[in-house]
Amino acid sequence: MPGRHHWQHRFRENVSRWTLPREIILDLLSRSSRHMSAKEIYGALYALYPGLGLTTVYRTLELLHRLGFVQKVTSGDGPGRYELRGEGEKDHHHHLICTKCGRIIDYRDFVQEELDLIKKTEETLAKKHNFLIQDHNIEFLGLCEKCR
Amino acid sequence: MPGRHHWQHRFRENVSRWTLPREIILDLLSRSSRHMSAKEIYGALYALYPGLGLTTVYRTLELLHRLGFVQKVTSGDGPGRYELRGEGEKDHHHHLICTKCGRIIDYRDFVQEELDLIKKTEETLAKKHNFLIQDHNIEFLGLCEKCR
DNA sequence: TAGATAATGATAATCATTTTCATTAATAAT
DNA sequence: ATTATTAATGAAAATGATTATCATTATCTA
Ligand SMILES: [Mn+2]
Ligand SMILES: [Mn+2]
Ligand SMILES: [Zn+2]
Ligand SMILES: [Zn+2]
Repeated sequence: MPGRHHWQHRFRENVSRWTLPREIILDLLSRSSRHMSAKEIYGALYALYPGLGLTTVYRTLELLHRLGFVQKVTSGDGPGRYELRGEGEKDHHHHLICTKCGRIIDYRDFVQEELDLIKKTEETLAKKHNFLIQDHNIEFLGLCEKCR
Repeated sequence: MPGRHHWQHRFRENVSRWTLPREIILDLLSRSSRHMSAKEIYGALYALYPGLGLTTVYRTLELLHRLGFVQKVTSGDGPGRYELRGEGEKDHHHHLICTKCGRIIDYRDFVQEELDLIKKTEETLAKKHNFLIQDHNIEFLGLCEKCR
């Protein structure tokens, strides 16, 4: 869990200014293990920083996503959800999504096998379709413990 | 590509009535190889059947999805897109999604290896999280030929 | 053929996200 | 430090996709 200075540095590298909204949003995301929507983030920070605007939350999340700091999960319907993306491959994971209540569960099983297959597939597809692959998602849909 | 009677029969099984909107939407989907949004479907059918309502298109797609006849693709932003799901495993495929123009490309490479891994993962996860897995998605995100 | 009710379609409502634009604040230059 | 430059912010309105409402219509059952 990198601290302020780490982020501050990475922001400067990207010609982006280090601002209070950005700091508190990153701070919240690094303290939370959940997958939060823009409105949830806004709500959680509003008490601490009532001046914050929902628009800024959206803009900040989009920036963080563009810079690769944050992963966006779009589970069918409902708002987009965001989580910090860890540095190395240790954090690589995918999701189980409950189609009834929207719960999102992280899983990290068979990551190595997955990455092997993904890599092979990526290479083949990139060549075959002249497509520049930047990321991949895997998700399992179904009913969680409570909803089944 | 199953015909009217096939669908009609499967609808009856599900206590759903066989109506004109349902017939023409299924017919369109089975003639199109694309991934169409509700509005695109509405637009394509409007000439033929001007009485059709966009609401009905949404409702029909949701029903088809719920019955498992149709697959929904939610590529980050933009409207949901729908495609008929083939009967057997011959049709099993996943997607390459261009994050710039939204283009969706089907791929069917390494399906067997994928299914092996998916199956193993599914079993493990279902047990570990007491989760009822009903479906899975794999998608590669990046830039298509035109957009890279 | 008639009755029961599922399905439809117009409209309004909702929800998530984006755009606009005047104001503020962060950084660079002095 | 002070100032100038311009990115970032936040309020408000706009947009886009989807869903809810409800009176009307069509399908299917008896
Ligand atoms: Mn996660
Ligand atoms: Mn497809
Ligand atoms: Zn659930
Ligand atoms: Zn493209």
